[in-house]
Amino acid sequence: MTNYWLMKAEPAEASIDDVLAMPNATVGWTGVRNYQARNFMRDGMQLGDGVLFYHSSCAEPGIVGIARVASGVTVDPTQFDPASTYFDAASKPDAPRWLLVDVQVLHKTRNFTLPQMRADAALSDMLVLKKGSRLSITPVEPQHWAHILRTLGISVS
DNA sequence: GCCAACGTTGGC
DNA sequence: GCCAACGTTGGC
Repeated sequence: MTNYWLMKAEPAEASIDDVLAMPNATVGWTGVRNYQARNFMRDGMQLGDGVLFYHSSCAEPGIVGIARVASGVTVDPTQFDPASTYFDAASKPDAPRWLLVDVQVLHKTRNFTLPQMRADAALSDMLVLKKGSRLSITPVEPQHWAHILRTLGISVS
């Protein structure tokens, strides 16, 4: 059973172009520091799940690409790195708090911007568009996934 | 930079 | 366990 997700990245930190420049267009999704988002990765994600790659905290927030979950969950090493902005002194190596998955970009798309998403009646009940939604990872309904791919003219087998 | 909304912390 | 204070997210 394939599931679908929307994952937010800050382009100043890891844009879709940055990921495309990496080997296999794959990045370890470091820095998730919210338990709900972590639990989605741990309990919900499976290898091969579909991912909407979203740019946040930038001039034009929106969906900029289609990706896939390219690994199972593993420990996020940045939590143990004092030099990292994601360092968590309270997390112990024998009981790691924070996890990551690898994400592989499959298609860069035009920017399906946040205002365009909000204007699209078919997406009106998407979790990420709910008032006050701040989660960096949200599940996406199959019909929303299909509608977005159709809108972007993408077919993913 | 503002601020609404939400999450986390910690005193009690 | 409650909840006030504080911190963070993220659009604008």
